[in-house]
Amino acid sequence: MIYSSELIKGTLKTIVLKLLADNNKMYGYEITQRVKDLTKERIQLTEGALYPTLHSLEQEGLLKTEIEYIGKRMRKYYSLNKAGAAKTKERISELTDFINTLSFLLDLKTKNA
Amino acid sequence: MIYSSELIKGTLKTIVLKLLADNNKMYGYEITQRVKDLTKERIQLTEGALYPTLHSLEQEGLLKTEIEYIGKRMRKYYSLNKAGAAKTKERISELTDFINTLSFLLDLKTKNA
DNA sequence: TTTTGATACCTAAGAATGTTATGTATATTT
DNA sequence: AAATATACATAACATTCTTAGGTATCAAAA
Repeated sequence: MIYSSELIKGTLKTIVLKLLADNNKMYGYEITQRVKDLTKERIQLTEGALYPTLHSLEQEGLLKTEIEYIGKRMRKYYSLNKAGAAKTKERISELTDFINTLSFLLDLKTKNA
Repeated sequence: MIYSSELIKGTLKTIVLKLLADNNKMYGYEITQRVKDLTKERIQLTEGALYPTLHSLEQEGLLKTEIEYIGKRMRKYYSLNKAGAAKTKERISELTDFINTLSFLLDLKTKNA
């Protein structure tokens, strides 16, 4: 099952931040593969969504970047700076709370009639 | 805490369908209040989001409506039809699965360095 | 009795955030 | 040699919210 795309909306930034918190540094393509692996291909990040998201997080001042070359091929590594680490905690806690609320709503028992 | 608005995206339809599954019929304003109550005001549905969503679900052929008057004030009740009940099951199961995947991602332990 | 707040519907402009499509280039596998 | 994987990026478009505005009834407070 691949989730319908609306579900990813709103959670992408938090997922990316969490991965960066767990790994010193990651590059874009690596993130797409890692998410695919971790979720058994249920979540497939598109590059059209991921790269703008990374740029946006960078512009928010949460990430720092280093460019590396593997042969002639570029890699742009991203890592959390201090503000990014703090923001990541916030977002994870908010998303966790939201998930709990959602779970509660979905688990409510029918009180039909 | 009120969740930042991106989080609601993609889950609103499922929340509405679930409420309709649990209650024979509900009207729009009632849904906003019910969600506010159930989530201790953490999720506040805006009317600008809810009404178009209800219209969209209706156009997808998932809902039936009845109009009732309380004095001179209109109420438009929505309820699931057969297709709606089936779709609701699908969506709840997808969202539940997605929530599990997300929880897994968020619970991953740091493997820094 | 007038005003405020709650109830109850609705739409439209704008923002945010995805998808899909496309472009460029290198490296590896078949 | 061709296809697939790696690796970056942007742009047109779609979806789905928020914010703001509109209309109207009813109840409670000033």
